[in-house]
Amino acid sequence: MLLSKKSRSASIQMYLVTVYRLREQGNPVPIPLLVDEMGLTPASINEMCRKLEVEKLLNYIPYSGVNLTKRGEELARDILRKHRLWEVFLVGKLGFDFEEAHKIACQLEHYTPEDLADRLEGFLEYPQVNPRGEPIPLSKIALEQNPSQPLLDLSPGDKAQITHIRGDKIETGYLLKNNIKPGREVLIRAVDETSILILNQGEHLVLSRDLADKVFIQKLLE
Amino acid sequence: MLLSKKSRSASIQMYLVTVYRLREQGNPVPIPLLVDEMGLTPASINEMCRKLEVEKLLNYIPYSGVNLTKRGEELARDILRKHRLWEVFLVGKLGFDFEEAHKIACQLEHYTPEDLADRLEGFLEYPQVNPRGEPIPLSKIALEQNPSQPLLDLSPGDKAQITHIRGDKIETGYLLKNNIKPGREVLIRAVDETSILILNQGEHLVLSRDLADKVFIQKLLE
DNA sequence: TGGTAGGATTAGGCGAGCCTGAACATTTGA
DNA sequence: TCAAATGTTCAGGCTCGCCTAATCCTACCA
Repeated sequence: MLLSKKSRSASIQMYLVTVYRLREQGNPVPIPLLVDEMGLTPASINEMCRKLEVEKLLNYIPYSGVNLTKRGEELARDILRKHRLWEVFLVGKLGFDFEEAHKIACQLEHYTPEDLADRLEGFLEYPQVNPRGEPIPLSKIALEQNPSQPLLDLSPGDKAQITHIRGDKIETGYLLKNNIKPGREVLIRAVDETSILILNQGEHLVLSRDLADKVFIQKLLE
Repeated sequence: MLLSKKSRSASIQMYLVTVYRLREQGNPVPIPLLVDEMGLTPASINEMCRKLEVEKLLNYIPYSGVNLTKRGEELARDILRKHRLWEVFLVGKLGFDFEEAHKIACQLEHYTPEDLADRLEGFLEYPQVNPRGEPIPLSKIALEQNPSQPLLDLSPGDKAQITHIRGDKIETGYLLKNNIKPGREVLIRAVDETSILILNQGEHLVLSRDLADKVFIQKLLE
């Protein structure tokens, strides 16, 4: 088999996507948080996280938590994309309520090959968000054409959509409070040596360069 | 948990639906046939079939093969229904070719709750057959309203659709050769003490009462 | 009718993913 | 600063579904 083409077990996928979701509220994601979220014992979570570290999908820092590696993030984004596409289908076409749809999507996402996700996306007419308004990650191909980068890289006048946040709990909390979260579209107004001025949902906000470096976006073509 | 409500593992479901399919070419289904079909070792198949016998989903007759019990048949029909509904969706709505659709459906079928199957069926406007023309089994509820019965039970003038055959290899082979197979619609022309005359796809056929007792149908409302 | 080919079964083992219980390490706040 | 609280890890065990290798059994045909 060539070049790590295996898509991993449903269980591994669950771990990755859970970390992917939870990191939006602080990086790294503490093991106890995973314990709560996944309903497993600390021993089990620990074991699996160690394993995922060996497989270079996670970095594990004891007493601190886990971070996704580049590969882990790619895989997780992939699953999340499938998950949210199914949610759109289940709610939009079959009339499920969101809670049920979410539960079903949790299963289907693990058995959805790439080409199915792609065709489903087309069938649904390329939705941007799931029924709850959460953004649907781009496919691998789309992402290559339009990669994620730090907000800091932009210039005044640029428009971008936030994809994810990489800060620690404090930073992330602050950004969340100011409505900086995945899916939001922002406009860059000004950049200087210490800070960056952006327009987010009609409100201006000044971010330090430090902070702006932890907000990842995709440039929107004007 | 009340009254055996668990839907069993994907693996068990695979066994049941495989037997369900294979029995159309002869009952009981020999273990070596399952070995070929499922790509597992005789030891594994044997082990699992014993287990399924304990769970009252199969009857196992050594050197002969396995039969589905009533409960096993219900479960298998259920899965097959989901499988074929997915095939209709994947081919009809997403444009997959049948082979790919079949492979994907093999996975999805195991993670499809009842209500999803029901809604999918509605969304697809109650298809009768999959893209290859094989009949889609009725849902449990529909089946209760219109149960399966032996062809022998019918009277002249009745119209019915064949659901399955219960004969041994010879009987099944004979019936297949005469175009008696699941999905076909037949009209009963006459019944006497020794035989039954039916019209099947424009051709008349006489079956002994013996044989007619092994052909199971659903009455079609005139 | 008895030998043999092939089917059935047993014994032992493996990996994945989870568990409990106990021991151990670190962080934190009084 | 040090002890309690909290987090981590180890050891051992379990189920599931599969495997190989060896052995046992039956059906069938020459």
